[in-house]
Amino acid sequence: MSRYNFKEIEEFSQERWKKAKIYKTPENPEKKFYLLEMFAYPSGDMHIGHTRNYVIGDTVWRYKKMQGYDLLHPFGWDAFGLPAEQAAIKRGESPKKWTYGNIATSRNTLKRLQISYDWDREIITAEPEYYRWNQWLFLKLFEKGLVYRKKSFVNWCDSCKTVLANEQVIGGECWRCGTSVRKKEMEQWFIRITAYAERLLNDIDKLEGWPENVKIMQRNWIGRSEGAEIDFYTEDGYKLPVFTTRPDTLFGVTFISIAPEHPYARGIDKEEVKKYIDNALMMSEIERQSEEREKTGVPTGKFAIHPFTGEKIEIWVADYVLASYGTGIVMGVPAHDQRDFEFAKKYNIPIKVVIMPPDQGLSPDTMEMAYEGHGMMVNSAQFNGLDSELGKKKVIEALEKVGKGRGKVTYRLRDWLISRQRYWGTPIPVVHCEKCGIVPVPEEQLPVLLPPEEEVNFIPTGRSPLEDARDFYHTKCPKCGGPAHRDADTMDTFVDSSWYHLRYFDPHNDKEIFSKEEARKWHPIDLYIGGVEHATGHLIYFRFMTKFLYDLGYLDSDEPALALFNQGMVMDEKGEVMSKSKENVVSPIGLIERVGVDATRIAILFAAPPERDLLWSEKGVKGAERFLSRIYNHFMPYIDKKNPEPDKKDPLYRGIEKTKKIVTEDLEHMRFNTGIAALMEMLNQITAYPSRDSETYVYVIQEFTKILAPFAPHLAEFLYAKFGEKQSIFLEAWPSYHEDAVKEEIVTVVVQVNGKVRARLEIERNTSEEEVIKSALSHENVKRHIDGKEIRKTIYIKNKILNIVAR
RNA sequence: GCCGGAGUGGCGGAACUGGUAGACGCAGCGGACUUAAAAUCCGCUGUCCUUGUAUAGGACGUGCCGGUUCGAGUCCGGCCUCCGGCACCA
Repeated sequence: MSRYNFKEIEEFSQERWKKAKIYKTPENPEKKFYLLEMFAYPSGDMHIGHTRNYVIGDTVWRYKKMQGYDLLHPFGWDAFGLPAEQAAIKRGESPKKWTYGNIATSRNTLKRLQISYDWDREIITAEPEYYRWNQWLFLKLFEKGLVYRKKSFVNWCDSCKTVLANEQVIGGECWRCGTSVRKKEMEQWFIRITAYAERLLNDIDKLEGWPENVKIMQRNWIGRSEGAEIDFYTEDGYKLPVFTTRPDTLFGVTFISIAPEHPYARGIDKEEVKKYIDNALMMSEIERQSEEREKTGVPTGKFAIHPFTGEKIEIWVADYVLASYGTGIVMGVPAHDQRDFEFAKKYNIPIKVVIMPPDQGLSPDTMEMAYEGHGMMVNSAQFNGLDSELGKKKVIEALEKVGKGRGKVTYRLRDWLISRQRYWGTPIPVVHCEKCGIVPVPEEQLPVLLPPEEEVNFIPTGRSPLEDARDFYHTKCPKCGGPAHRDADTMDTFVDSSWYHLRYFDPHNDKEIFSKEEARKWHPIDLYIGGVEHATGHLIYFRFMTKFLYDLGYLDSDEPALALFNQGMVMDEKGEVMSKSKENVVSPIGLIERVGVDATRIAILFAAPPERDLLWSEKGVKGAERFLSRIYNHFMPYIDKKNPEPDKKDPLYRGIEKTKKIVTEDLEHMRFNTGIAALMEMLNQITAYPSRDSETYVYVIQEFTKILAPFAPHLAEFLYAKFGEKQSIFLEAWPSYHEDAVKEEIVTVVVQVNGKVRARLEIERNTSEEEVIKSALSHENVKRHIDGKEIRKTIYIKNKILNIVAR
């Protein structure tokens, strides 16, 4: 007898799929399903972690395909980005060649794995055909006032020599290289994502198929705060607006603090203040935001006037105030804010109690920490006696009346800084003209092509490399025709990935970003698969851009994905994340060559539930190999009969019907590990079955083959062909199961005495309670345990358990 | 500190709305086949104890302490540990 030969089987099955063109996206879907895995950054070849991600997607695809869905399952490459330039700097490689070489390698691996992508729809973000639509989007955003240029203090990575968006600073460090981020004053491009903050927040409620933790992370990231903006005026008439969530504590203000970056602070002509600010701006974000560090500040000698009492309030510059949140100025209420309290204690600033807690007194002299709770307003003139919650409203009303404040909502979310001082990205389609200022490149002149690499010096200087590309940089103003220069920055690559899911609708369209008609067929994504690490970055940008395109009328719904699935990370056996620098990357190629694609898939899927992190070890591969070759050995010799009539009373028949039910439910909930376990259990039953030449046996192995298909597609396709089927197994309907056969006729009823198992009864299904009790009581071991006791009560759960309570 | 998630055999992991804890697999042990090994196949495998040695019985056991319940891995209260996110957001 021949043995399980995965190479032969792979060749055979892949050939059949190629002929049947099963991965091709249908033109006119009736029952559409848009399945998407997050596209890949081509950093080299892929490792087991990526493989897991794509295998999960592919398993879903094959299951859905058999259920008769019309699937869109595309793939592409997030091809712009810094590592390509680093390769250029370190090894003198061309960023383009490096990137495209990596793409070719990874694409080959994906094809070897036979991940079910429609390669006709592949996209590469570094192609002008793609990035011109980045530029088009930029122009549209510009038109709508949603992109703007601003000089401000931005996150700067000294190692990458470029600015970073807020989302790309993780714990004060650069997301890519881990260098401590510094604030640097620069003029940069921002997307006004905060204009969508309220919608991004509210629509989270629509995301029913998203994991709760991602939704919570997004809510926190957006961080809506309701409060008031209150205008304090300096003695010399300069307006200093503050944002507070506690307008009810307005009468407790004893100082004002300003962020060191704030123009007013920097305009103060006083030696200590200047020194303090210089010092604060030099510090890294980590140093400055360290929790252990005591808050510091310096008095400016300037005073502001309290909007109600007219009191003089000293203005301080303090580094605990964030320039980028609210107005960059806060009112200091030491009695009712812990940070202000610590600051006031340190610098001997007075403390004034204006909120009385309901159940205790509060005195400035004795309090050891701020009281941040609610209570009754005191020392607050006309507001005395009001409950602080109501007081918030009343204070805002009073401020509005005199024009010195207003209700205001502020978000933690910052505008999206999108310009980068790097080469390998999308050129920003803007021209700077001496006469006309900033002029957007007209749409019909797109794409603005990235200049050839030869003209550029990749060694980062902090200046954009594109400035050196003379032919690119020097240009004419589209408006006046006069001398001008192009914007030399490129876009954040998160712009590329914020809308790629939409380009797949119509990837070769050179007239539009995509046609509305194609979008109507496929939008939105039905299942999006990727890592949680994108919860507050990519997944917010991508929701934003979808909403923007909806607003432009390109889409008929404004959320990108109905369901999101976060697969767990794959780490090495020591629990460390796989990375090139750690040299612990496990490639799937060796495994595929040794044990084949199907065994690799089974090993990965069986090892753990897909959402859980996985410490990869090849120990489990053995089991996967055995499983597949046992199937082969026990199926192949008995494979001929085409339409067998199974004996519906046979336990083997009942077994396969039950297995179909379990596997279907497990696939429905993406529980691949237990689905495979059910198949293994069934296989154990099959291999123990004596009459191989029965029709029941043939029926069972045929049905088994069909439900095996999503997990081990090559073997299943091969066996299916051997059964005489001419078309692909993936065009076969997913089998239904025989409901009655699933129910066992003989059930095991567990008998407990006082909650402890004392016997098991094999009993006919739906035997009456009386009978069950009767036969339980006649059981030796049960008798022994209730001997000499009085039966107080019996609890019977039908066909399951009988508990006898005896005292 | 705040917000999520998780702690189950030697290991990966099962256990639906409270109802047989440890499915399935890996590793291990014993046996068959073999000159031998590998592969394959069969059996055993949570810990401890008892005797009448056999399809036997019992105690304990799901991070810790307590509670609810006829019955808790699952529910409630209080802790501990680990992982992830946020972290002066006024």
